[in-house]
This record gives sequence, C-alpha cells and structure tokens, in this order.
Amino acid sequence: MKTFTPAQVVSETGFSLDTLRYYERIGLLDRIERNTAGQRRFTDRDVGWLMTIRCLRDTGMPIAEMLRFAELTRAGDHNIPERILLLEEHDRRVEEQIAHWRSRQQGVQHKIAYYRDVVKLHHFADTGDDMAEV
Amino acid sequence: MKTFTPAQVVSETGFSLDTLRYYERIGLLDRIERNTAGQRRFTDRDVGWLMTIRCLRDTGMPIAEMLRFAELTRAGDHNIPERILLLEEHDRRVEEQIAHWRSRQQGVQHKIAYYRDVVKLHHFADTGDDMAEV
DNA sequence: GGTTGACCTGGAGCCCACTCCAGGTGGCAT
DNA sequence: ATGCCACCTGGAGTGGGCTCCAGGTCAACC
Repeated sequence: MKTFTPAQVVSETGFSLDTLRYYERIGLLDRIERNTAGQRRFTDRDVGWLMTIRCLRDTGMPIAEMLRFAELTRAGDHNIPERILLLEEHDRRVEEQIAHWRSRQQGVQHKIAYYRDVVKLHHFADTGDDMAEV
Repeated sequence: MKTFTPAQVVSETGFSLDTLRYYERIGLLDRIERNTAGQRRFTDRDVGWLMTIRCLRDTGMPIAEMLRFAELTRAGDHNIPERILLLEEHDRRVEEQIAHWRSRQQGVQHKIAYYRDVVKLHHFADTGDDMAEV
C-alpha cells in the first residue's frame, strides 16, 4: 500500500509540516502511522482527508467546526445526514461571505473611480481632498 | 457642525467602541475631537473615513496596510496616484480571493453531492464510507 | 565512518486584531 | 442629592491558528 512522506504531503496539500503535526495533535487528523524510525507515513486516505480540510479551511471554516466534522466522520456512516447539514450550512455561509465581499469590493472600486476623477480635475483646480471624501 | 457620539458611531459603522478607541490609538483614525467632558465627538469626516475602513477591513486588508493608506491620505493630495495603486492592488487581491473561495466552495458542494449519493444508495448496500471518500 | 538532512517530541512563543478591566468623571433623570 | 449611565484612560488579557525551538534519532550518501 502506497504511503507518503511528510515532505510529499507538504508539497501535495500546501500545509506546512508544523501545521500537519498541529492538526494531528488537536485531533483534526487521526493518528498518522509511523515507520520503524517513528516517522510519519501518510496513506491516500490521510491525504484525501487533508484535501477536504483544505477546502473547508480555505473557505473560512474555523478549526472547531472542522473538528466537529472530523468527529462525525469518525463516528461512522449513520450520521451522514448530519454531515450533509453541516456542509450545507457552511456552503450557505460561504455564499453570503462572497456576496458580502463583492459588495464591499464595489465600495473600494467606487473609491478608485473617485480618485481617478480627482486626478483628472486636478489640472484645473485644487480639490480639497480629505479623509472623508466620497 | 454636526457631530456624533460614540454610541451613534458604533451603531452607524458596526465597529465596537473598543475597536474605535483601538483604531484611534494606533493611528488608523486621526485624533478624534473631545467635548468639555473629554468625550469623543466624531465628525462626518470621521464617520466617512470609518466607512472606508469598513470596506477595506471587510475585504481582508490587514491593519498594517490600512495604516499605510491612512498615512498617504494624511500626507495630502499629491499622492493620490499612489493611493489609487494601493487600492487597485487590493482590488485585484480581492478578486483573486473570491475566485479562490468559489473554487474551494465547489469542492465542498462536490462533497455534499457525494454524501447525498451515499445516502441514496444506503438502502441497497453498506458503503464502506471513510474519511477519504471522494 | 562521518556528515548531512529529513524527521521526531514536548513545549514555548508569536502575530493579529481586538476585548476586557479597574478605577474614575460628568451629566441627566427621579 | 442620588442613582445611573455613557463615557474616559492606560494597560493587561484573550483567542485563533499556527510557528519555532532545543535536543535527539535514524538513514543515506560520499
């Protein structure tokens, strides 16, 4: 059965080695197998799980909630509906978050447009620019 | 000239009173005027600036960079082009960030779809579900 | 057979962005 | 006049999420 060294997992998942150890320590990863020298050997399942973690992490899920998800996953198939609910709820929050970012981004773009106007007008008159323009 | 009490600014900007004080302390806000009792009285300019901060903050700009922007703004009109560059750069990062979120979100949705399938099939056979499925 | 170099452990430290606290002041409503 | 409440200050504390460190163990290459 194929396994991965820590360095391979680092380059595949983008997590730092310290972060991998940290995740194992807090129980976000199951205890990773060791070789005779005590070094970690990750299975494809470990790496797959880390990819899932990557998605959740990068979409802003806090570690506490990923822990909850990990526990559900460990507990067996019977709670898949619960896992679905958790992910759906998260998906909804991501959607909201993106919408929020978009609307704030428009504020930023508005400000840029305003500044561009100021620069354009600047050839004709002083502007009285200040911290609260726009 | 109209001014705002701390409580009014809290409710208008969504920042907590402690956060407003913190922002003033670190120089993200100019020194806010005080009344005779030493209590803050915010001007519309202060509130306008806070709205700008809100946009930048909510789109993930770190405080250190907002401080740079505040310094540019304080320094006068001549550096508006520099401010434009800063905001454009930020806007680009926001765009990237959103794209990244979207793609990770699809990973989550994929997982949800997978789980739904598992639930559907569950009436016919055990699935051998584990942490690395998908 | 010696020197890298990848890895190990437990624990401490760090950064960011707040948030809370103790102790105090001034003003307004009853 | 007496509560009470909103506010003040300087400074300490918090929480999340890593990140770093010291001191040590194998394994592999020259």
